[in-house]
Amino acid sequence: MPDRPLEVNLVLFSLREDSLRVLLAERDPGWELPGEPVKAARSLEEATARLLSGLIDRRETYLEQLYTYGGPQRAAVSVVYFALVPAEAHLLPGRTVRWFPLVKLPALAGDHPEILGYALRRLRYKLEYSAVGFQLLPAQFTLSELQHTYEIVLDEKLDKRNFRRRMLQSGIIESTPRFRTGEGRPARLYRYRPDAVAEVKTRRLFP
Amino acid sequence: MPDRPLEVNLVLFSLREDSLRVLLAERDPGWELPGEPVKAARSLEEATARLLSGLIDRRETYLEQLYTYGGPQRAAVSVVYFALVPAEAHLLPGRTVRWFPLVKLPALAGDHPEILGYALRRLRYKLEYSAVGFQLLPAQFTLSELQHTYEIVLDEKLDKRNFRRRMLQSGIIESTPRFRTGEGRPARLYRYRPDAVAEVKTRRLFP
DNA sequence: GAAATAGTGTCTGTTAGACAATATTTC
DNA sequence: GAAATATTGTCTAACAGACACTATTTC
Repeated sequence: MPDRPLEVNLVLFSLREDSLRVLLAERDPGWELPGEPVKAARSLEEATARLLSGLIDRRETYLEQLYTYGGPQRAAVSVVYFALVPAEAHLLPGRTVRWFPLVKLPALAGDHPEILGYALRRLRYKLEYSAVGFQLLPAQFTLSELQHTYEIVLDEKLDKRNFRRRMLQSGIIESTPRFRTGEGRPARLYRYRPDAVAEVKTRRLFP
Repeated sequence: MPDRPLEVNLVLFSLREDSLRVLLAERDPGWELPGEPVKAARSLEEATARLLSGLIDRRETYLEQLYTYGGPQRAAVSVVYFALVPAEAHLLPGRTVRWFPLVKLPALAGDHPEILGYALRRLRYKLEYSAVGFQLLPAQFTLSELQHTYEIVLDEKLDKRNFRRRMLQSGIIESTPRFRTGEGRPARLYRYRPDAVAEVKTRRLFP
């Protein structure tokens, strides 16, 4: 008996026009998460890299395996990955894809709504204990932009003073000599320090 | 071109004779994580359930998908699950399997050492912020047994007073009227409350 | 000078972690 | 009563969260 076909799917998030968006591909009726079959000769990683590089013009993208779906109602087993790109990343021409705000999703195929929901939970969760948030921002950013990113993803208002204090104390960012000018007072630009240990300080519930 | 074959593998942990052990299956030379092919008609969940029920005489087992391995050097793509059983669980006759202490592992096939290492990290991590620890214990247990479980898995000594205080304050366990007698003063038996919300109180690093 | 945005400090309540003596049982 | 194990409380340092005003720029 032959195995079921294997594919990878991608949940690609980005922050655009003040909302968190996900990239969806057009399907006969409705939309779906972009996918790619895994052929015999190709590894999962290779299939995912191929899928990603066909969509976005980025060299380095934050990418993480999310979950593998293989329920009985599915035609194929799908290994789903989860990726983050900053707003500057451009879409490549080719497949019909669009960024959809999470609050205004179109009809999605099969179990893709469930997958997307899980990816969003995972994103929110990781935002709180790891440094993934910086993957949604350009290389240099202001503290207000950083806070704004957190507020949009978490869908929650944060206190400016507490936010700044902890971000700076954690040592995860460092200031640059540059400023961003705009409407009001210019804001200092910071950059992420990938070398800083983004340690997960969990308050052990069951120590 | 046909897809690569698909299988599930299982990392099954248990606490036996004062050490954390993993169940391994014999292979031509050496040992490996128990596995099962996923045939076309079967879902991942069904293949895993079949694998598990061929090994252990338990109805309910804590089970969680760990990761899917599909590197280029592999013959098959493997969806790896991670399971915990208490020491009371008995092995079923059939395949040649044995419990190995994690500190005295035999030679393991392919990337199985890496998989096992990841599973152990995940177990330790989850122990700190979720209630998985109870899956390694019988339905009723003393606080000393619970602490002992944590100490063995985390490989770290814990303070008795702080441990008890937080376990009790969290509301995750409730006392029973029974006691366990033995060498010294009898110890009260507690039971896990699956209904209690095992909330993950993370100290937000990046708030 | 009005509007817009950036930047800054303090207080309080809670919690983690360090620490030692008493209580109850068996043999 | 000796040995073994169970049970209990306090103090301190660190941190989360609440909260409001001043600074710098543009138009």
